[in-house]
Amino acid sequence: MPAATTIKDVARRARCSIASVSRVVNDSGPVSGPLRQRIAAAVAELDFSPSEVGRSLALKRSRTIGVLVPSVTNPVFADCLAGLQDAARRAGHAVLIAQSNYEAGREAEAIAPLIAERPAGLVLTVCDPASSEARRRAAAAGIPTVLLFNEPAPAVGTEIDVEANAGGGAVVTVDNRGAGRELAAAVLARGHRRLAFVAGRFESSDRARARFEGFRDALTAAGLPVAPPIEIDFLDGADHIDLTEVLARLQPTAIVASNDLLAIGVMAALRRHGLAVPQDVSVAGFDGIAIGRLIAPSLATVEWPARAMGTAAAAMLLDLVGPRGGKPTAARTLRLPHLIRPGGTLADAPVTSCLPLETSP
Amino acid sequence: MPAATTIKDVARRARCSIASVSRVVNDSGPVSGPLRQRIAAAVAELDFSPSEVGRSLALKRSRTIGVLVPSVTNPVFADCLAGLQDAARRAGHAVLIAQSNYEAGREAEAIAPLIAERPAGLVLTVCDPASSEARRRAAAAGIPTVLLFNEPAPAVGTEIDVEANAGGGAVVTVDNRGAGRELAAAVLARGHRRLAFVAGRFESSDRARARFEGFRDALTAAGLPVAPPIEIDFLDGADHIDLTEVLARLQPTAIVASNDLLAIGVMAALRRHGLAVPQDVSVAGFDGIAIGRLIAPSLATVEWPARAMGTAAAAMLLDLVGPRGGKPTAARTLRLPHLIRPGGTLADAPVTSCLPLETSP
DNA sequence: GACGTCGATGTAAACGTTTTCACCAAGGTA
DNA sequence: TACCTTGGTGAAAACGTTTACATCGACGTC
Repeated sequence: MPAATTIKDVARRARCSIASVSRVVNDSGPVSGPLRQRIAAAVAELDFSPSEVGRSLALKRSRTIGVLVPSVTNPVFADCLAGLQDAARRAGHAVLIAQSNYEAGREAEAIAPLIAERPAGLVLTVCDPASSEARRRAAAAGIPTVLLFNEPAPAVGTEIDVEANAGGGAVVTVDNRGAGRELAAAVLARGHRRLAFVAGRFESSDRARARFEGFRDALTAAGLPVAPPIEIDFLDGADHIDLTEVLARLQPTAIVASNDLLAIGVMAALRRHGLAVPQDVSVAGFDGIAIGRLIAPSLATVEWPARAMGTAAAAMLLDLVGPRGGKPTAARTLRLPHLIRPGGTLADAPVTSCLPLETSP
Repeated sequence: MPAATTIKDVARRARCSIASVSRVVNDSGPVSGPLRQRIAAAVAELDFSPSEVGRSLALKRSRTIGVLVPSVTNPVFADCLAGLQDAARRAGHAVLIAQSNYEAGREAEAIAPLIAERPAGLVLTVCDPASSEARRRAAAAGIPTVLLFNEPAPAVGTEIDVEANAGGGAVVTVDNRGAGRELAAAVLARGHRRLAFVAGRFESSDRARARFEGFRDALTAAGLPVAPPIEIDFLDGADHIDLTEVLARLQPTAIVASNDLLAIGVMAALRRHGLAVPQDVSVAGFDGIAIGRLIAPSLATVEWPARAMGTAAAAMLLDLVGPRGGKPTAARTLRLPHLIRPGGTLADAPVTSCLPLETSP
């Protein structure tokens, strides 16, 4: 293999010291016209591009951002990642990825390789920010961290961590609980009175929990009983959701799922029971993934700007890191707005199925 | 920030040289029992984990794999990426990502940050392997490369590149053209005679081109005319596909799309025209994305093991790199099998709509 | 004419590892 | 006894950068 050309090769070719080459490449410090030209020519001829690893070592900081998501196969995280990667690239940073597979126990080992690369910062979506070992490790290593989609939580650990986690608890997220309330309210507004909630496992997602809490708020406010949520494996659970029991017991006229992927899985499950969406049962989800728009009936959901959230997370992290170690300028908590997206899966409650239920006086 | 602990800190604490620490950490070279214990203790107490950037510099090779895909928002690439990341992690490697947004012109700049990190190798899905500037750059930098999903193509460039691109043209892919043939044959078998093909732009995807060629093969073999394909922007084109013209001109009873995302977009477009799938028009795609199973009607498609392809690409790359620079042992071209997945979107051709067509004698 | 300033350049240290080499002691063989 | 091995250890070089510092000449000012 033709060993990559180094700054020394360029210096030799331009008949100067490596310091001058560095000055030209980074445009730091003064270099005379003629020498600058010779160096530029040498760089071009040798196709020199400086080694980030050498640079990282010298600078004690790399131009790399580490990202941990539950899984890149959930479109909402893929969107985030796409936005984040794009923003990072524009800022001259590379992106390292890791996945926890929605298991809190795997988070720490998942980000170990990221931390070993001494990244400029980390963007994490963890199962539970309050107890996240991964978050603690990042703080202990002194790596600035932005939480994505998680609920804001107090800075981890003790004194050293507070200092380490510059900006203590930076986060780009949405109002999960509020969205849950609004979505449930929208469902209630259509006359539904028996609602079920299908969620990814709460221990895997504070988002799912917060959305359910919002859902519960709305039902409680309407004076309705709240059935316990049905918890499903996030990773492949959507493929074969079993609604037999809840359909028999609760006979819901509407089912809210904690994300769109699960909502689509719920629709498939209902179909297996011979139930039509939305004629027999309405369905709604969270995330606003693109596919939800294209399917029939289109998916009623809560839409948030996933891609922009990735972009924002990158921006916040880079601000946190600071161009010159300066103090961060922007806010440390960003809650992006959401929007109830109406869809064909949400319709008025069927009149008939209200009958067998005990009616309120 | 508490500066990360280094090998020197450990050495000081264990009262020995950094060489011995390195020997213990990497289990290279002999260390006496007592000293080994002291060092292990110091490592544990200081929570030392070696800096990959220091290591990379010394070794002149990093434990990082760079991946370029058109976009992580296409589930088939997300699946690949998930598998690849998982395999890489198990092998102690980190994964850097880049996206070309399906634009050949962006590939080179997209992988520049990856190359700058001096990765152990690259996994690329490019628009056109034969003319890919990104591939040429990687070869010029002497970085082993595996193509993913692309058609195998001759090694790029001239002599030096052949040497550089160890294993000249390693590739993990599928039989795109064969799959196109088989899928078209399956559609023809249902009695369809007027077929349209909706593709991502050919200049963005040799896969789309190969699949169309297979489609054409089958139609030609059946003595049918082949209409020119309808080319769509990959990135957001699926959201608003315009079929007005092709529906008016060709009046197809079946539409094949070059991937599942587009196929789902085609279904939405047909619906806007008031056409029912599959009663009026059948639809089929390629990739076998998970969502295709859950929607109604379920999507007929060609399924390949996307996740396993990512895993395989990682394995092949690591083999190419070699644990100790040894010669690669495994095959350099891997074509994984595919499977026609029947689905509700593909049904018999409607009898009525055969009438207005000129029938073959 | 002495002195300071400033621009242009080079030298060398530092960053955190791995690894080669040298050294030393202990033990075996001739 | 003289000699080689062999296990254990440390010193130091190397990897590719950045940057603090030193040097030197030219120029301006008093």
